[in-house]
This record gives sequence, structure tokens and C-alpha cells, in this order.
Amino acid sequence: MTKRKRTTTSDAVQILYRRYYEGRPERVRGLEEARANDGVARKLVMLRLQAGLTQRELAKLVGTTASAICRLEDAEYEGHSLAMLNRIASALKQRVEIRFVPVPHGKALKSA
Amino acid sequence: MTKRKRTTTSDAVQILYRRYYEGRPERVRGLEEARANDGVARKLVMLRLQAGLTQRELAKLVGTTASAICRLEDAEYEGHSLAMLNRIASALKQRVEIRFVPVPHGKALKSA
DNA sequence: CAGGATATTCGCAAGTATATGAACATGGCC
DNA sequence: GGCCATGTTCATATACTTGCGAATATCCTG
Repeated sequence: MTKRKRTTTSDAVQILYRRYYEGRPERVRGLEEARANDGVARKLVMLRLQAGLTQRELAKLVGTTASAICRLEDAEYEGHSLAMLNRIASALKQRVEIRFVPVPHGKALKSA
Repeated sequence: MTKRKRTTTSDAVQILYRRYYEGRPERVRGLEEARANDGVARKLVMLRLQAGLTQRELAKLVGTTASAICRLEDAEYEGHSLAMLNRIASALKQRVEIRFVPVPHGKALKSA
């Protein structure tokens, strides 16, 4: 640890956090809901940022590379595997919970 | 439709249901909780049985074969992909909901 | 017992995610 | 501007999931 980063981008993560949410109340509000509503990709970004990790750091924890993390955090990406999700969750002291909820009627909702 | 199955195994599914839960109060009780606690495999079995489908029928709905369904319903199997889960959920008029829940402390829970 | 329906398992081809490393783009900081 | 950290994208090889068909096992029914 020892926080070796002087002033330089002290918390590179904060910069990202700032870039994404600074002065964007709606997004800040949505930050909570995002946990339950948004796509997997965004959930992963949230978790990582809230853990104060960079993609490379998380990658090391998970046992992969930044490339992989980046791909998983891409909203367009749909090929997630439970194995990877579990690995990431585990690294972030989280647990993946999967539930099948009945869709009201003919409402074909997006795939979570 | 037309329920073409006279007495023959009228609800082949009921037989399974019976085989799994008949005279097993604990399991019957767990049936509800299972929806939220048990492994993905068992969740899939529940959903299919409650929908009154055989593996082949579900397979056809999903666009795969009974082999695949069987594999997914195997408790040992861990290689689920979100893509497949979504396909099955969609066929069963359900929606896959994924959440990352923080694990209390050092309690390394099983992967949902 | 023979017949039918279901579930389970196996092998193989094909598609896809992952592992890995590299190059590139961006934004702060000196 | 130069430097550093971060994120993004690309390319390749490997591992794994899926699709598919067939064989086997088990249970129910006539």
C-alpha cells in the first residue's frame, strides 16, 4: 500500500468518478439504482470504481488483464460468463446473485 | 395443444416433480427459497417444471437440444453463460436479474 | 415383458470467451 | 511540450461452451 502516488492523479479513480458523475446529479442518483437495474457492464464499472481500483489493479486481483476487464465493462458486450462474473465479484468481496423474475405480460424487457 | 396424452404419463413433468419432492417436505419447503438461494442449475429445473415442460420441449423453445438443457440443469455444471440464461429465461417468460451483493465479512459464500 | 416417454451421458465439430501482449488515445501533472 | 497513468482496441492462441446426434438408463403404462 503506502499510497505511492503523491499528487499525481492521486486517485486516478476519482478522476474517472468525476468525469462520469461530477455535476451530473441524475447520474449520481442513478448510481444507486444502477446496482439493480442497469446492465452488467455498468454494474461492473460501479463496483470497481467504488472499490477504488483501476482496470489493471482489478485485473491483477481477478487474475486477468486490463483488456479483459475493459471488454467486460463495455456496455455493448453481451458475452459474459458466470465464471468470470463470479471471479470478479469474489475479488471485490461481493457475491453474484442470479434471479429469474417473471415478466408481467408480453413486456419483453432487456436482458438485465 | 389438445392435451394428446390420455393417461400416459399425462404430465410427465408431474412424475418428475413427484420423484423430486413427493414425500420430501424439506424439499417442498425449500422450493420457494430455492428460487432465491439455490444454484442456477436448480433454479432452471424449477422454472421448467413449474412451466410444465420437458427438457425437449424447453429445448425446442430455447432453440437447442435436450442435451444442452440437461447439461445446464446439472448441479455440477458451472459454465453457464449469460447469453444462454437469457435465452432460457426469455423462453420461460422470465427475466434474468443479476445483482452483486456485498459479502458480510470474510464469509466466502458459494457463488449463488 | 414390450413399448413409449423422459432424462442422462458421450463424442465431435464449430462458435465464442478468455489469456496474453502490444499499440494507440486521452487526460492530468511537471 | 513531455511524461505518466489510465482506458481502449487489436491480434493470436488456448480453453470452454454450444449444437448435434446417438446411445444408455429409468420410469410409467398396456
